[in-house]
Amino acid sequence: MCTRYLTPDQRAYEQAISHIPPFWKDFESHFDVRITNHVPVIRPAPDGGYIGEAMYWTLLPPRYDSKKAWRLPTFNLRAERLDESRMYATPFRLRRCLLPAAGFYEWPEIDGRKTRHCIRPAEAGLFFFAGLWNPYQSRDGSEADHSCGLITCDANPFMRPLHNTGGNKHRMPVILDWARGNRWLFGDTDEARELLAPCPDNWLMAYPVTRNAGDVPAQTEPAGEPVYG
DNA sequence: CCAGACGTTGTT
DNA sequence: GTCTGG
DNA sequence: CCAGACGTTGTT
DNA sequence: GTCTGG
Repeated sequence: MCTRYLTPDQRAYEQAISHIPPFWKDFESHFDVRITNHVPVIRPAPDGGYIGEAMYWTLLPPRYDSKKAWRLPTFNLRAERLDESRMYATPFRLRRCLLPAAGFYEWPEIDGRKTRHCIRPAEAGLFFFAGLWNPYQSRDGSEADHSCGLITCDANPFMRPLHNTGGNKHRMPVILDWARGNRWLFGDTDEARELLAPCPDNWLMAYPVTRNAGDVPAQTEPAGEPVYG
């Protein structure tokens, strides 16, 4: 499902978040990020504020041979396994984060044809994927980084027809607004767990996009009528 | 006790 | 980092 | 013995 | 169709 998405532009950050970490200004707006790229992430600072920084998108164990050697697809993290998985349990308790996004893609099959759609916030300029992060160091010490993944849950009614293919259809990212995002970051584990649900349909809109690969503006440009949740 | 694992999605 | 299996 | 899986990529 | 795990 979610293997690439759009990061918000500066204006979307400014409208959604009153105090913007200086970091945002260094991050290219509306960049089409993919798994194994570095993506913008918000996490709590020790003083109670926020840290914004780039993290490697694919959650890694804190120690592993190398990033390249890690083959498991831990860029998406199933919400149902957060407590039970030995890889997720500790980050879920201690290292929750937010991945700001302006949209993501699905390739629904409509009338027998796969048509790429861009899914975006219906009203706000951005939303936040609920995520987990880990510190990371390669075994030989040559790589040091933070890694992260975003959490997935069952699709809401709006997303179901938009993610209707593959062995893992009918899933979607856990999408939060800024208020819920703060509870995700700063609440206790029980409060955080309650947020792991499909977002309301009316938070989302979608439209078909052209398949002009490599051309980011064209990919985000509507090529058909929008649909609102 | 040490060694090895640690997991999800879908492509134009 | 932490858990599991041997 | 039956039920379920059967697999790989990640830079367009 | 064949293998694996339970």
